[in-house]
Amino acid sequence: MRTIFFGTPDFSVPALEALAEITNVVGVVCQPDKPVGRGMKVMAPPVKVRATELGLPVVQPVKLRTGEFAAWVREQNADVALVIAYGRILPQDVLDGPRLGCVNVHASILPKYRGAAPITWAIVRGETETGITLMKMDAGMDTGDMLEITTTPIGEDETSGELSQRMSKLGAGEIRTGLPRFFRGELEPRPQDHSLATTAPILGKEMGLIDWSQPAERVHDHVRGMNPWPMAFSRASTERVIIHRTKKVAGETTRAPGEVILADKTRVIVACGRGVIAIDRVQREGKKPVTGAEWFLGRGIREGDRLGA
RNA sequence: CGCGCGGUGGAGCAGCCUGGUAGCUCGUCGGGCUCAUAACCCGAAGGUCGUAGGUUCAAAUCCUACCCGCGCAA
Repeated sequence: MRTIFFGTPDFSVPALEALAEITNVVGVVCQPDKPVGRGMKVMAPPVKVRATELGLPVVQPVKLRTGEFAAWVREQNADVALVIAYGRILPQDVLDGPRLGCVNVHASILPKYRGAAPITWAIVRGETETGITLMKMDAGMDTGDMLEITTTPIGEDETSGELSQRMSKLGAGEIRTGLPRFFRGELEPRPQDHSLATTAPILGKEMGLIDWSQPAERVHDHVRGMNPWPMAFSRASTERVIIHRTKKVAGETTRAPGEVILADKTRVIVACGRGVIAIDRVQREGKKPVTGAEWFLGRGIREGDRLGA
């Protein structure tokens, strides 16, 4: 089988490797190099790096709707294109390029969490289960007919980064087992129930702000969902602090949301809208992440302080 | 040259501006108290103050260069 791979971040790399194992990858498409990091250095996307190592040809189109790119896709004479976290909507003429169309690996149980950040939103919404959906793409955003779904439980304290790594491997596995079945026509495309659809919008840094008036469970889901990007944050006196991890603890309080109700050499506990939560790992400006206890020992926080916007 | 912060016993911090005795809260080790303790009491060990130069009678502290870590922005 001749295939084209569309993908950009780390998440896509295991899928690329899987596809390269079972098919003849004739082209790898990813987003253009971008200035990234502290020095604004231009960095190649992980998929480009890995594809180059594998000796696969890489293209990084800036525009997809010129017709030029669709022509390139047709020229590859591919049987199918596999798309996983490429980062852009493919126009119809591109989708029509490969003989069998385009297949997408999406990191949610569709039709829930369509869009750019399905893993994060599943965690933020407190889901206990998510999954990988293999689907045939159409012109909409994650609206195509579904081929196969593999589910996985979400851990109580699991972060988006951790879950993402697991699902990245799940996605690769889905390609190894599901794609051959698709080629043999063993997977029946099933339309999504569009009335049940929800979306997982792209994230912004400002979304990391913690709302302490939410119940403790919501705060916890928010913190682990925002990790490793954009990261949950709050304000302690005048400085901005990043909250890496929280921990559920039993307890009720009548204190104001965001107030530190306990800070000692063992832990830091903050009042939420309902219930309380322990700050497990926190990072001050210009510093490294430390435990709640270390935050207290270094005089960074004490009982009675108020966290907030 | 995008803006900014930091590198001090095992941990997290203070001291630096206004050079001259190594500080704080913990941890560790030994001893004590207690039915017990993430409790308390007594004692001890442990630091080339990121690296290399410079100024000075004297540098963690002032100056220069470099290395490393981090926040913002992108």
